[in-house]
Amino acid sequence: MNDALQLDRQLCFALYAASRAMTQAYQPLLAPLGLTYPQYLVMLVLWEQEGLTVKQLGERLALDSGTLTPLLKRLEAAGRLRRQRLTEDERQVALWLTDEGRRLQADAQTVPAALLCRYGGEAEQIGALRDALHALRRTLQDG
Amino acid sequence: MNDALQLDRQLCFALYAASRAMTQAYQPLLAPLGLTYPQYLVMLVLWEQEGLTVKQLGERLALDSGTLTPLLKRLEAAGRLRRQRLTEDERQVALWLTDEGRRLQADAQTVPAALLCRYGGEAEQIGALRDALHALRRTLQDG
DNA sequence: GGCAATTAAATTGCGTGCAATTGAAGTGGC
DNA sequence: GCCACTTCAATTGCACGCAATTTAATTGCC
Repeated sequence: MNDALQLDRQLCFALYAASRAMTQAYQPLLAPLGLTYPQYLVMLVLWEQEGLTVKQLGERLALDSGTLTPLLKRLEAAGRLRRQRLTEDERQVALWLTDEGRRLQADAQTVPAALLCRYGGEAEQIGALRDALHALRRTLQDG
Repeated sequence: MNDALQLDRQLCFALYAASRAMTQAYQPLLAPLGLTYPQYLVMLVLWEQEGLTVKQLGERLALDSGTLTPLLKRLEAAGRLRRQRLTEDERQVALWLTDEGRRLQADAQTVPAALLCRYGGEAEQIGALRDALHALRRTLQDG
């Protein structure tokens, strides 16, 4: 028996399974807002700062245009944002929320708190876990 | 400014980004084996125990037949495993490695060690991080 | 034994992720 | 000013994930 290849010992699987469980935990909270989980992340970024380009958004979320372009088109079709090609540089597309997109932020206020409840006993260690994951991510991306 | 909705404070985003970075870190190691990352997870399970049904495999990986059926067909087409409907219960499909599938385990031996190197300074805390993630996952799934 | 309820895979449909390519727009060197 | 090079978004193609439905097989109840 080879210990090194055991599924339950793999950090990667713990990460993979936890990440999917997290997405599923968000789903019932986001469905009433008409958002998928990745769409919610895009909205989080734009609620912080509008007018970002697709590239800037992609750097923030570590997603490329192959993923973002269709996702942003769906958000535009749903009336949450506008995609506007810059006149200074026609290669770039800036992202602006619509009034409805901005209004949605109010409804989203309850989401983080609802999740915190779900963490239960783990709640206190959330900050440390988050920081460890950001550090791990940086290590993996730099290598 | 609403702190609760800030992207970098969200555990969910740290998890999501780290999980994708992890998958990308595995990709160059798995490509020579002709495996995607989810396919590698399936092989890890079957290297531990052959003859599992699709349902049992799905419970182990927290994946359903919608994901597994096409993935397993690809592994079968690649000659790594055989899918065999049980005679005792024709609803179920058992999974058996081919000789080639079994041989692949030897080539995979180096993968976990290569990843450990990538973790660099974080390496010592890997066990604790993994356990915290398993606990979080259980909390999210039970809730 | 007959039939409703349950179970296991497969299928369908849709939304990501991401590598690779394309096309259009800007930039830099000469 | 021209042209090679770079950059940005979009597109293409493929492999997941997962909800929802379908199909086939088994079980449980009477």
